Amino acid sequence: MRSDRREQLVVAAYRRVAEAGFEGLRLRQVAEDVGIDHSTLHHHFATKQDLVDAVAEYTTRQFWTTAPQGPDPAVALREHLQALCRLIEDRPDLFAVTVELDLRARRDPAVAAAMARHEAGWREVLTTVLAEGVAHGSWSVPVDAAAGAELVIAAVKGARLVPEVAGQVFGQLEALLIDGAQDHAKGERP
Amino acid sequence: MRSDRREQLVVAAYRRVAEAGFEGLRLRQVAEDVGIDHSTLHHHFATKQDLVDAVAEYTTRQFWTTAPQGPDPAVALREHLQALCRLIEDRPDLFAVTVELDLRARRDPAVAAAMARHEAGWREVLTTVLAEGVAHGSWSVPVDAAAGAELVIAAVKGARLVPEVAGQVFGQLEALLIDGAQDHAKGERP
Amino acid sequence: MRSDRREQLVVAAYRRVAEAGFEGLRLRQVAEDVGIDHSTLHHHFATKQDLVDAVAEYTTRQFWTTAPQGPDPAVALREHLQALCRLIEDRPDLFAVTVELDLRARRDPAVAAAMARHEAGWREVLTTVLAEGVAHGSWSVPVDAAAGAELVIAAVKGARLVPEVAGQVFGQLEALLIDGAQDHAKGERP
Amino acid sequence: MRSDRREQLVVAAYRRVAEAGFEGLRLRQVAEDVGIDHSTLHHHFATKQDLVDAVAEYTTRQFWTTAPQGPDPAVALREHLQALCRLIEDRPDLFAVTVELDLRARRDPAVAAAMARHEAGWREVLTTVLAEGVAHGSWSVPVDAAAGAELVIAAVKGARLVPEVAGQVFGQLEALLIDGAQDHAKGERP
DNA sequence: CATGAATGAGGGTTCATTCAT
DNA sequence: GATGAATGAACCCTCATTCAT
Repeated sequence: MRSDRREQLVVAAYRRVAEAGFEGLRLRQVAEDVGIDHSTLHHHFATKQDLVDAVAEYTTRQFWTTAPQGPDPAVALREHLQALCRLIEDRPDLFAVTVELDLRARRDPAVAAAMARHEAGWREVLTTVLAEGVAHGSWSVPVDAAAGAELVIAAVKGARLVPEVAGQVFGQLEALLIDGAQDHAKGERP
Repeated sequence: MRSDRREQLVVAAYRRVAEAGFEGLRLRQVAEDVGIDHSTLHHHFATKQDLVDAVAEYTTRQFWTTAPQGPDPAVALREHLQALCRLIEDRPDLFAVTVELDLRARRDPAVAAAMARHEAGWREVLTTVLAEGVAHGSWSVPVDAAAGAELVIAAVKGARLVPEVAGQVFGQLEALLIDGAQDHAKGERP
Repeated sequence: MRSDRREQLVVAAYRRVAEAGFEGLRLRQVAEDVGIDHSTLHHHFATKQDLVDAVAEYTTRQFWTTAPQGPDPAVALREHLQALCRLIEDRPDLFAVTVELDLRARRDPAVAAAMARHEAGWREVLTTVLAEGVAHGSWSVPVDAAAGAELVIAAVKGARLVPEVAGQVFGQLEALLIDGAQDHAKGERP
Repeated sequence: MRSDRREQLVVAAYRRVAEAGFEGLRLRQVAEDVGIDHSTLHHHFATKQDLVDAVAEYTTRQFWTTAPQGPDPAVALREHLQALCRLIEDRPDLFAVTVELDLRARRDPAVAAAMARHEAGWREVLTTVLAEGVAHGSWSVPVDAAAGAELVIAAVKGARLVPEVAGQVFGQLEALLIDGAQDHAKGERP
């Protein structure tokens, strides 16, 4: 399986990025992690950029499971947010690499494209759910589907930098969007 | 003006980081931007780390103007968010560097300390305003001061990655937190 | 011959040390002497220290031929001293490098270990021969085997600094140790 | 006293050489040790070489106390050797620097001249004493004044590399030269 | 005398990449 | 496909020295 080696290399690179960032990504180490000579790596990935692109693709592919679904928009959104929150807490590496990818995307068109593709799907899903909620009157406050989607995306991107506060962030977001009307008394005393 | 050169170097480094990130920060270029030999740079900053630290300090210092104030928490928060939004749109470089600093902070204790110091002040201000709003019943929905502060911080950190959507993100955030009760029809603030 | 390059590099480094000392050892020059790029040198020796260690090993290895032997301790010692004397005169480079190594050993544990290993063998051989001579009554004067070995070692280390006087030094040493009884008139061995 | 500063600088440099060798001699550190700016050092010593020369001169000057004297050559030589031995043990720094100077003298004509001057005086004194001993029949074994002087010098130069064995070396040297005839039974059993 | 800014040559080391085997 | 030798550009940093103040 020659494509097996490629996969191994991508995973090894992914792990190195999770630990040391793209700034700390060294082809020699990746090759060593897999157990091959660093020259051999170039048989699978002609250039470092190719490997980075593969890492971007590999990373975004792992998010294809968290699409919100279900008849009730409020429930669907809540479950989506909670799934994201769990993912942030369970797989910090995944979000660590995503942060790195977002940063690299600024100067790397190929990565930018991969991230844009990934984000477009997510954005569409979010917009749809929010729009459905607007139609059903599911939200406790005025919501613009597009702006709401951007807010959720921004909150996720910000929260992943500090996984420890992800729970608070998502909890507050849910409270604002969904729980607002039903339960406005829960506000704490500082 | 003996510390003039230091300042020049910090600003030059700041600009390079804004353009190419810390990964692309080259002392030779910084020195050249200022018009001195690259070895002279070491006369002002013994090590690259020292320059990076100075950039972190210089960058965070520029935020010391956006503290929300005023008797009405809702007004104060709104103005704070709008000021941030304007800052993101007017000075994308500032937030570009902040993103880089947040990333670098992961492996650079000195930068981490500088960012933590900076963020602690901001978090405290936000928490105070939100708590006052809770006490005055300013918010249209249930708000936990601490969690709300984290949400705002996360949203800002996410929004700064894509300055173009900052308006939407902040508009929706305001709508959720402040305008909710008064105006449940259309909550977008362009 | 894959280790051929390593050997070439060590020899080139050895020559540079003989000429300019470790203080004047430049990796770029060594690489150039061999005809390769200076970065290629790091393919064979990861660090300068590794090359220096190899030089120490290479240098001390060249002494493995001068062990005194023979049934008569006096003859054996005389031949050993004369062999050393010839070596000093014929191969001043070898002793020049040894001087450098002794100096470097003061602050370089790896070189210190290599030199200690080398010297231990030499010291043992000398002590043995001198002790045998004591047992056989070969010496014309009172000799302590251990102290005598140290004296010979010290004299060699001192003489190698000025190869021109090595003949005088070794001649006088032989005269004192061996010829004393037989010939008390004129003890010079040119 | 402006020549006071010069002296301070020379002493500081001497100490640095004793610790780190000429290879580790840094003008900045020397200046810092004295408490002046490193640029100011150049007002006292135009170039590093000038400072090195001064260190050579300062170092050799400290040996002007150990000239052997007295009517009896055997006593005079013994006292001279014992004084040297004590000096090696009491002031290892002095001999550490001398080793460095001898090494540097190989490529530094100025230092070479200073050392030659110093050594010439010492050699003359030794030769005289040994020649007197020959005339008086003081030595237990055949001695050539010139060669004997070279042997003593070589032994001292070798012994100073390892101050711990200086006692053994000088003891054996005395035994060979002076005590030989009187006491040949003292030979130990190994 | 003293300082600080500036210089420039050079130091060892890193790393993605290429090529012959 | 795999290897090891080789490359070259670039990196941060050091240090003696000079010069204006």
